Amino acid sequence: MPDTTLTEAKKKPSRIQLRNRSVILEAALEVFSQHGYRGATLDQIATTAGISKPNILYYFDGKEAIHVTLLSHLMETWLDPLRQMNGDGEPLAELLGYINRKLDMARDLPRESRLFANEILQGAPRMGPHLQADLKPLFDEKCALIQEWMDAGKLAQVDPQHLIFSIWATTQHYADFDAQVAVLLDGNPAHEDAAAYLANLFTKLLSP
Amino acid sequence: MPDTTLTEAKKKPSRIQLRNRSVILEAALEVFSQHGYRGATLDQIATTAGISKPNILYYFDGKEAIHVTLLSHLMETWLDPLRQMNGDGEPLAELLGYINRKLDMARDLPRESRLFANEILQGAPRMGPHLQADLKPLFDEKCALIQEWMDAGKLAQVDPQHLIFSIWATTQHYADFDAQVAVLLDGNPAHEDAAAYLANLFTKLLSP
DNA sequence: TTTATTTTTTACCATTTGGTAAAGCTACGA
DNA sequence: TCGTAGCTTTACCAAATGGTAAAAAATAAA
Repeated sequence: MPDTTLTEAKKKPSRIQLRNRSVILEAALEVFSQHGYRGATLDQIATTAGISKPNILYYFDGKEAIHVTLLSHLMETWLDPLRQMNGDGEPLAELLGYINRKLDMARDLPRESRLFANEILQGAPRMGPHLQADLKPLFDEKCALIQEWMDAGKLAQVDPQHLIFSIWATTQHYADFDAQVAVLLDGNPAHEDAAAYLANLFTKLLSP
Repeated sequence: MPDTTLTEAKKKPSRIQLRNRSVILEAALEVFSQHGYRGATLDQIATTAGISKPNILYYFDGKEAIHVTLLSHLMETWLDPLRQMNGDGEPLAELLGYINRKLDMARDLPRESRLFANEILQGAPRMGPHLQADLKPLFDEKCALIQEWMDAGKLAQVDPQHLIFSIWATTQHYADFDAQVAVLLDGNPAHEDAAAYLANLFTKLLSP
């Protein structure tokens, strides 16, 4: 017999609650992704969100709670491209599709990419459990799938783990190191050329 | 007629000065690379260095000055591997040698890699000029060299700029994202396998 | 040894930061 | 329309942070 007064009574959140929570999270994403956890301040988030600091603390239990919420939400969308890599499809096409989706995410969600990068760079102090619980199983599963493809002769034999690392590294690079890329490419957008380059790179690597 | 009283009289630094400066920079590297610029505190640096905070400010003009000094020093060693890539050698061997040196640096100098990554991630606010002045010319020069090699038929034709990006991304990944790599590889050291994987990856890409 | 110089410590300070208490305001159902 | 629950603001606070002044200690020069 569930008791809604003792268990965390999470009634349905009001319209205002829904709106303000998302406004705060949007602002927090902006600030955290730019300065990292310790470099971000509640005042910055408050100003960016257009909501007073005490009011922000009415909606979230504290700075860390905002950050954790952000990372949890992120984890879902972040792993989607990898989840979509399907065992039923044509192996090389599946992998190239995955690479393209990752590259699109780097272009469309650079703040999310940097938020993630900041957290990992600093040793994943607030995300270690998430990595173990969410990322690791998916990673292992997809490594096994890739290994199957290779054993079936559909792909050249390479280390699946390092293959995935190199896909992550090369795609996220364009979001995380954008400040450097922009200087070196004189501000020209990199996406098209990057997509072509990476398709060629991994096609040559993986063609059986 | 040089006037040592008006120009910044930089006499030869004493033994004590030399030692303490380097102790402070070593501690600062540790702290900055772990928490980023804004996340690091002078107190942390002072404790790590075993030198009182006011004494640290006797040797450096402030927090920012320490950080800038660190980044300047880093820039030199950081670009060495790329500088060593010589136009006289065998093209593929030169590139594979460069990749190996970069991977070795990721293993041997992970703090330096993270310091750099932190700075770029946050938009290179204190390093933009350095990138333009030091990195950009070297980058352009080596891109031109690689293009020559390709035009001479010594390497397969790929975009030299994105080639270098992918080399940076894949090698530095093992330092910058170590927290993630360690979880996914169950703590097993990655270096050997990574070296073999990357040699294969770029050999297949670049063999003419 | 005495003097001049460099190095280190002690005792502060102003600002920033995450966070709270409590009063005031608003919206919404009865 | 009135009361109440939900939302927002005002006015704070304690701790942390970058930084300073000046005295004390150590070192080097005479």
